[in-house]
Amino acid sequence: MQEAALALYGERGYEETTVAEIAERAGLTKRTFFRYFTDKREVLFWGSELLEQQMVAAIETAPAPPAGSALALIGAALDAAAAAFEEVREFAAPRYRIIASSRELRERELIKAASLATAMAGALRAREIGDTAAALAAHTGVSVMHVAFEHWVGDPDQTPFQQIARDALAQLREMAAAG
Amino acid sequence: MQEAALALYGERGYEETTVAEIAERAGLTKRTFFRYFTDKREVLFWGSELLEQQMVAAIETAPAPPAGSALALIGAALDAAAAAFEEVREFAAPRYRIIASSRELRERELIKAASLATAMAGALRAREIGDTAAALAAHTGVSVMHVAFEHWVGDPDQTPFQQIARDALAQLREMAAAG
DNA sequence: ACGAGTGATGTCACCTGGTGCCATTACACT
DNA sequence: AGTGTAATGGCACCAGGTGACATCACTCGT
Repeated sequence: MQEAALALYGERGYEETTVAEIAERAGLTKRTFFRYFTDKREVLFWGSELLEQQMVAAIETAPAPPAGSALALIGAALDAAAAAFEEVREFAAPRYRIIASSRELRERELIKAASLATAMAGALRAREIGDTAAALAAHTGVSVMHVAFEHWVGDPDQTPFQQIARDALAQLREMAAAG
Repeated sequence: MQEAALALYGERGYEETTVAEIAERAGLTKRTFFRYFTDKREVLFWGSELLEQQMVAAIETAPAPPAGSALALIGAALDAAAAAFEEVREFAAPRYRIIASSRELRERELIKAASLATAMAGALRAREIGDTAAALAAHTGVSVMHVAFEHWVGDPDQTPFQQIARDALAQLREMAAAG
């Protein structure tokens, strides 16, 4: 079903594709589609809970950083994301293009990102980071991930995600330290 | 029409309110509603372009900061946001509760925030900030704004938004400087 | 004062996403 | 064979959203 959706969204565009068509392509029915996915959008976001879990786990298990250094933990989470992204590199670009092409899909992606930030903030609090700092660090981590992701999918040199993300995080630290 | 929508969303909940009901309350028709607003959601986000313009303008007109200090410009944008928020303080909380209560509405809010980040990044680039730094700083500014906003609407002491936002931004700088 | 143009609104038909309800099928277990 | 259960299909229905056309009011030039 996911394959059918990805193919059709790619061929004819997201809005022009109907749920009935996806289901038919998969040999099933509209009604069945909605038993698996709550939404026409959700079919593109299947792995997102897994990514969230991995990044949270990375924060939970990272070696204890110097006190107050929330961003070191964020770095660990970004490394986990890097590992996950590299495994699906070939699907990342087409999926990204589809999502970028539709407002509805971008909205859904953003709420997934917000959910990720909330989950990471919780993990940070569990590691003795204060509420505000945890929220800020988590949102910052998500921002870095997005900026890095956009570089990564468009990069002809295929630079590893981990490197791009680390550079971006370092650049943010520099910027915060300056002025 | 906006008043009718806000009232009905507040009384019966967003999902339980129908566009036809809103229109009827305003003495108009469903069809007319959709001539003013592209969406059932959009009716709650009317001032958002204005806020975006004000924050962008603040970045454009802020005094030149020390080289590379993108976050100083973000601070100016947050001050502009503070002025705008204080003017609508009384509507902020109920509107916030409605948005928080519905996934659809949170999605819409997030994409408005993303649009704001994109616009601010453009303004930063126009002030000689590099691409990556501009994107990071803009996203960071939006994150700070959100974190500060949540404190602000729930704060019984009615601390000014400007102060909360400045504190949050300072805390972020500390965090980035540490570890 | 009259008719033409223009903008806002209403009416209607229609499509699609999404859901509740019940029937059907297939399969496992006894 | 019989019974329970999970997956699917079928159908009716609601609401968001859109296109096409009709109305109505109001302005303006003559």
